[in-house]
Amino acid sequence: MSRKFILTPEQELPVSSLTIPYQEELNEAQLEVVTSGPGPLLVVAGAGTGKTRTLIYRLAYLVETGVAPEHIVLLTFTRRSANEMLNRATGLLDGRCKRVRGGTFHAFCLTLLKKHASKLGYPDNFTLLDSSDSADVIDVIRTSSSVKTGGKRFPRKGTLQSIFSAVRNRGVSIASILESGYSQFADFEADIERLFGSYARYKKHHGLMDYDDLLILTLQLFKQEPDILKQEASLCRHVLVDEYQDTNAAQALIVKALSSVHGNVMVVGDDAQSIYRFRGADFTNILEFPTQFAGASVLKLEHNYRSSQKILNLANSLLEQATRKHDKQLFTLREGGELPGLVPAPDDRFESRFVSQLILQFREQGIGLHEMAVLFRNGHNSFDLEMELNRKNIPFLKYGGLKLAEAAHIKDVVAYLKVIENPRDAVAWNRILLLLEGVGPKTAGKIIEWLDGHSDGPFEVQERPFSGAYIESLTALFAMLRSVKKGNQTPSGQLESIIAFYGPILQRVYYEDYPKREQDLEHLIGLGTSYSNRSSLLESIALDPIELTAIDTEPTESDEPPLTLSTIHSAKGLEFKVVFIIQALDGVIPSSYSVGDQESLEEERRLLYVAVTRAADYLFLSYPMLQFRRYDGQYFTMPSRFLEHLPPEILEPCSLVEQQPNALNAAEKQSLLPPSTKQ
DNA sequence: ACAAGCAGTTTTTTT
DNA sequence: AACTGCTTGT
Repeated sequence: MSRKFILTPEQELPVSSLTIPYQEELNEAQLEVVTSGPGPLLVVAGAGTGKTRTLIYRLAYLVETGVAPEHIVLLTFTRRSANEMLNRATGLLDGRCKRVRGGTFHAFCLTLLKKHASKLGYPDNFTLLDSSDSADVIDVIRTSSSVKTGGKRFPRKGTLQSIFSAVRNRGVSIASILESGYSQFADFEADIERLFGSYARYKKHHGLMDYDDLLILTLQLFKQEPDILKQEASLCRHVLVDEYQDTNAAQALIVKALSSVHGNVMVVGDDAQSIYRFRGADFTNILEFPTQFAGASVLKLEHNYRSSQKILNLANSLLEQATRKHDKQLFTLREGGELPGLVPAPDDRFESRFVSQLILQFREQGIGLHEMAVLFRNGHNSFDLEMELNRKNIPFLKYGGLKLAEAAHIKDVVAYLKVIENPRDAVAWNRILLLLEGVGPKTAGKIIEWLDGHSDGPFEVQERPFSGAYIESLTALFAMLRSVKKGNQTPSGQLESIIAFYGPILQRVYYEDYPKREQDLEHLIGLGTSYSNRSSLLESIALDPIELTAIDTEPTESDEPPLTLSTIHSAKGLEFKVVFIIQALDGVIPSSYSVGDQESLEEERRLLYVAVTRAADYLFLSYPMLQFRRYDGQYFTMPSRFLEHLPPEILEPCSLVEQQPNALNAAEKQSLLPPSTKQ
């Protein structure tokens, strides 16, 4: 190691001259975090303890005490939360906070890789694969390399993608992943290994990166080019990481690398809220932080400001059942409050009516819709409720679940943009070629192979060594791509040209419901206007589909801030006065996929813990007692096993009673009874 | 030989 | 609603 000279801050400010009264606005533990000195620091912060608030004050404090904002890096879980934090810090201090570098690990790495792609043998215009794109790549490779299945079931493309991703995120062998989660495919280990290699080569050859590459190639870049590491790490005088319990092995190494020059790293997290194990997150990162970063201090935030004691009691009881005990008990000074309720409903429809009716009642009492949320395990768990909310004209915004960016028609349009950006992007080519009439997988493959030899200007080449019904549409496609590439259009303009070409295809392929999809495409054009060039639009679509997630079912008529509907995963870090957790069924939470594996089951428990701790004042867990299944009709359900054996003084059993119709006035009837007769 | 259409099965969570 | 496997049609 070379000698280190430690520079004193550029401007020394006495704490008394700071503009924010930190002592008044923070509790003792929070203040200690905010004003802590240099070096590594782990903050273990339970749910609702003001973790975000503390981070924001820390940011402001650093800026205020003279750290250049562009030398601070704030790594968060979503870009949404980074923006929100920077905005709040700006409100607290001033515009300087806006210059803090912030975002997700993936976005941060992408910026870095765009600068240095050539060092890794990648072209500057490489394009990104989301997980379904990468599954498509794997599918193409699998078919072309003709794996002999020997009659047995070979893993599907999506399964292969998960296996590959797990291998790379956790830094373990294929054999051990197969052993731990996919033992039925153990026979194919050699084949899978071979595909894994082909997949990596294919991506490099075609200028493609998947999500995992963003992290792993960044690490590779650092390893291969120590000067770049030094240069980048020098610019990271303070590294702040939120939700550290949900980082994976690669991300932990990136944190280590970025802080390797200055050593100022502060990570915040809660091992009890780790819910991304399926994605390779490893909460031992948080437990081992003090070992990984020598001389780290550890501070705890345990005072909960969010929830009533009764809600915390339920949260604490959930954790008490956990096999791995957590050494924290949340406490609050807030007294009173209502017991969380467990509400069995006869069926889905009753559950929806119950939730929507209570939402209206709370609104009557003066609680705004935006202070309430309905949470659920799976994106589709809210379908019935969504219909009911529409019927009752309750505006809502849904997070999580199906994203617009994942819808087939959006992916189609984006694929045109991708081939214009990166003509070697074979998956995108494959997608748009298959849309031509008369072109199937084989022909698409041939055309792509031909294109490969003309990668300099595939839209220019005049020869067309193909014949067939598709030749005309292929020519038209090339002409369109050529004109968009040449034309000096804005991203929105490019989208419009593409959509003009795609319109007839859309109507042919989705003849049943194309009007709805056309609306989505209009929406996409609108989104394009906020980007200055094609490549940033593409990056945003791949990395930050948040803006696209809000699928407004109906244009909201009122200006009332809407109710939140969210998967539990997407509700991380948020809080609401009133929370409903619907479909609290065994098989849903915990998911039936998790029951075979103790670790997964524990993660499901933490998931419920996260959901419960979103609530400040009122909490209801409901479930339908009877459900329909496609083939075996109605069947009886079981409530979540995590809620069993909880005493009534922790979780109060409630019941739904149908009021006699004649006791109601007309308006109430309207709100209680579904307009149509029951099935 | 390949594309297209149909029927039956299967849907977690996300950067 | 999308994916797989099968059958039919060009």
